[in-house]
Amino acid sequence: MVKVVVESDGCDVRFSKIAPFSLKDTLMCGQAFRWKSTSNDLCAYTGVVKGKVLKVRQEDDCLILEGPVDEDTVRMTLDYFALDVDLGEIENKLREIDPAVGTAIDFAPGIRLLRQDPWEAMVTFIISARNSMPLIRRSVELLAEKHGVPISERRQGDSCDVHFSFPSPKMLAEAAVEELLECRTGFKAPYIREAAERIAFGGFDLYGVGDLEYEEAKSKLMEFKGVGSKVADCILLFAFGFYQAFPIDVWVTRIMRYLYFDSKKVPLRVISEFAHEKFGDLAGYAQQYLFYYARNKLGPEIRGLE
DNA sequence: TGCCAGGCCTTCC
DNA sequence: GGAAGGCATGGC
Repeated sequence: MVKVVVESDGCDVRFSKIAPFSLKDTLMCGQAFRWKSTSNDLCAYTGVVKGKVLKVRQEDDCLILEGPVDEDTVRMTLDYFALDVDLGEIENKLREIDPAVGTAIDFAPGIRLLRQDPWEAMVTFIISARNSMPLIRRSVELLAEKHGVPISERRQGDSCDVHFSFPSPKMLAEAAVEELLECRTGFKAPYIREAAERIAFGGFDLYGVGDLEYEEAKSKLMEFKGVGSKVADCILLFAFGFYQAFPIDVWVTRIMRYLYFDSKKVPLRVISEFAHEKFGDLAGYAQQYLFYYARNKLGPEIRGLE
């Protein structure tokens, strides 16, 4: 745990003592899909978190939340970005565990694992199956526009931007599968509908999953159609803060084989066991740095490894 | 046109 | 139990 310094100038709120921190990499690394860059020069983004429009930017090692905002929004922002987590210590421990992960961290340090809304994360990562990041982004945004609640954002002058909350389980349970298909969710549309129904009306306590042990929580999530091992780990890691989760997608498979298995074909189960053994409770952070490094640095060099 | 994208489900052996 | 095949969609 670290002591974050929170200051306000009467309007904007400044979070400091949070280094290492990269707002851009944190928001664009593929864990969240509703943030949009709002400036070509500044590192500034607008997003919708738990029904609220947040405008944030990075100045030096500080996170600035554009105000005026109430205390509840400040607390929510602190929690969403997990600013209480000592990321510097985590990065150092991972460097000690393996210099190869250190190389990945050096490429893009300061990636914070967010604490997103579990339902939004669940839908997002069901959609992510056999899909690309730009298309996932588009589907999630379409779901919000067509089924969420509009949130007006007053701006200077008369202009008014409209954003949309992410639709609740009840909202999506009441949508027709055809309407979900219109959001480009493809063959995942019925999965989303079924999950929404079960959570809205079927008595499944999604938020209670966070109180379970990791293995049991993962099993509960995998009861849903469209939620396999990888998607379950994404939900556990990016929403519930189970840092031992190690989602294995194509890129993680490639870099793990490249780094640890002599580029040979290995069952996913073996990679998973290896990662849990090697990284323990920091597996999730290791995964995110490795994923980002694999996609954005190694790229073509390891593309053939699957 | 064919291949791929933050996989999963079903079928078949 | 493990290995194939299919799946919507759009970019390259």
